[in-house]
Amino acid sequence: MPPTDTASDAADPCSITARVRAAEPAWLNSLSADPFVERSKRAIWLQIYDRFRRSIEAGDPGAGVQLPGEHQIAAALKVNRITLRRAWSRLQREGYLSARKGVGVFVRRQPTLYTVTENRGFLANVDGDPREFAVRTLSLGLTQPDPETADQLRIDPSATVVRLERMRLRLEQPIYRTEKVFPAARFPRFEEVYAPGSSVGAVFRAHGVERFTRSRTRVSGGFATGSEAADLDLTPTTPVLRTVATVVDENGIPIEHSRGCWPLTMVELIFE
Amino acid sequence: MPPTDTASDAADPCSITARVRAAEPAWLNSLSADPFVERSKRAIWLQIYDRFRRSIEAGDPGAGVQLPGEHQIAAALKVNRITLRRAWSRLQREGYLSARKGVGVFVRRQPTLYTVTENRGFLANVDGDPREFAVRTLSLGLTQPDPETADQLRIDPSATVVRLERMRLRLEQPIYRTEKVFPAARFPRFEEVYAPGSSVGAVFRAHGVERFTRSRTRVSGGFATGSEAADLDLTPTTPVLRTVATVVDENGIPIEHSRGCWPLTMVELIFE
DNA sequence: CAGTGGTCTAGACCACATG
DNA sequence: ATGTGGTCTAGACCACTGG
Repeated sequence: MPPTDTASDAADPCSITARVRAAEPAWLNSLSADPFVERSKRAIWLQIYDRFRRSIEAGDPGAGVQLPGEHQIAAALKVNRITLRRAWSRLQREGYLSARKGVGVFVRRQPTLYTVTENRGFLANVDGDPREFAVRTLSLGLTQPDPETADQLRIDPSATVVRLERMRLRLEQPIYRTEKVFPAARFPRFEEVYAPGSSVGAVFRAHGVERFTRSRTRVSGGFATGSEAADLDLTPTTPVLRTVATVVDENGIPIEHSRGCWPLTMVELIFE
Repeated sequence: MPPTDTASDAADPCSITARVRAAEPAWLNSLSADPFVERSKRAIWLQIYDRFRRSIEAGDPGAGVQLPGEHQIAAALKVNRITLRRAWSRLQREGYLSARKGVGVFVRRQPTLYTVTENRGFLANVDGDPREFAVRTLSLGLTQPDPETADQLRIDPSATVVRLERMRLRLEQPIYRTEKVFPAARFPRFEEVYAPGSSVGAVFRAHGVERFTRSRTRVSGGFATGSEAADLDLTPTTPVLRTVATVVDENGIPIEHSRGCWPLTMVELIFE
C-alpha cells in the first residue's frame, strides 16, 4: 500500500502547486518505467543500484539536487523502502549520494578522478581549472607531536610543532582532508606567513627553503571515521585512501609530516 | 523464539556428541554475554560489528574457522537475523569474514598489511617470511593488446603480446591478482622460460634484460568486480586498490604493462 | 534432503532537522 | 508538528551446497 500522500496527489492532478516536492521528476519516471525482473540473476536492489548509477552518471539527477523522499521513490519503483535503501547505501559508499538525517538525500558531485602527481605542489598536480579549487584551513596551532610524527621529523617528542589541518575543495565539494605537522623551531613565523594566502609553500620560502620534495609516501586503505566522514561529506564506513608522506628540504632534512584522507572513489594517485 | 535445535541442546547437556556444530563456541558465549544497549548512540548492528571485529582481531574465532549459522548466532545474541547480517556484511566488506552461499561464513585470515615497496621485485618487497608466499598462474597466452596497453608499451595495437594472469597468495590466502602484458616480439621464449619457476624476472634475464624499473605507477580505488571477488575470495563490492604500472628496461623501453587488484584492507604501498 | 546464506516485504519506532 | 533518513523485527521465499 503506497503512502497516502502519493495517492492523494495522483487523485488530484489539478492542484499542481499543492506541494512542489511531490511532482515526480522526469528521471524518476524513466527509472520506474520498466518493472524489475524478479528472481533474475541480478537482485532487485542491484537493478535499482544500476539504474540510479547510470542516471546519475548521465547527469540527469544533477549534482546537488535533492531526491524525493524514500517513501515516494519506493512507491514509484514499486519496491519496499528497505530494498531501495539497500541500493542507496551502496550508492552512498561509492560516492554517488549523500544523505543527511532529517533533511534528505542529495546527489553528490560526480566522483571525478583527480589525478594527483606526487612530488609536486598541489595546484600543479591536479587536472582541471585551478580556479575551481579552494583550501579551507580547519585549524592551526602549536602542540606536541605524536611518536610517529616525532620520529619521522627526527625531533624530540617534547619539541613544539605547528599542526595544520585543512581541506581541499573543488566546486565546494571536499576532495580530501589533511593534517600537516612542521617543526616549530624551523618555522618561527609560520602563522603570520601562512595566514594571508593559506600557502605552505610561502612559509617554506619565507624561511629559506627553496626546494622541497616528498621523500616517502605510504598509501593505505581504510574506512572513514566519524569525523572524517563529517568533514568530507560522506557516510561513515565509506572507503578511503590514506596517505602518509614526509617532505624534506634540499639537504634531506624533514620539514613536514602529513597525513591525508581521500574518498576512495575521487582520487587517482600517480607516482613516477 | 530461538530455533528448536538450540533449545534442545540446552535442555539436554548430556548428548554432547549429538551435533558438533551446535555446540556454542566459547567466543560466542562471551560475545553474547552482555546485552546490547538499545537506543544508544551506537546502533545495535554496529555494537555487534564491534564485538565481532574485536574478537576476530584478538584471534579467538581464528582464521579459517566456520561460524555457526546465522539463525543460531542471532538467537544467541538475541537480535534479529537481519540485524546480525548487517554487521556481518560490513565485516565482509572490510575483509574479516567471507561467506559462501549454501556453505557458511568463515573467518578470513587476518587482514595483515603487506608493505609493498615499489621499484623492487615482489619478494624483496614484502614484510614477512618469503616462504609463506606463493604464486599461482591463472592463465598465460598470446593475444592482442587493448588500446591503453598498446599505448603504454608503445607497440602497434595489432602486435602480438604475451598475457599473463596470476595471483599472489600468502598462507593460501589471496593477496592480489595481476594481469601482466609483455610485447611478444621482445620475449619470444617467454613461455618456456616462465614455466619452470613462474618467474618473470627469469624471463627478462633470459632475454638480456638485466635491470628493469617501474617507470610510473597509477593507484586508484574501486570495488571488486564479480570475477575479482571470486578470485580474491571477497564479496563483490568489496573496496579494492587498483594499480597500473609500466616497467621499462635500462634504456627506458617499456617491457611490461601490469594491472593489479588488491583488497583495500590488505595492503600498504610505499613509494620512495 | 536439510541446512546454509541471500533477498524481499510489511510494519513499527526512533532521532533529527525544519518550518 | 511534520517529514526526513536510520534502525529493528517478524516472517516469508529463494538459490545454492553438501551429504
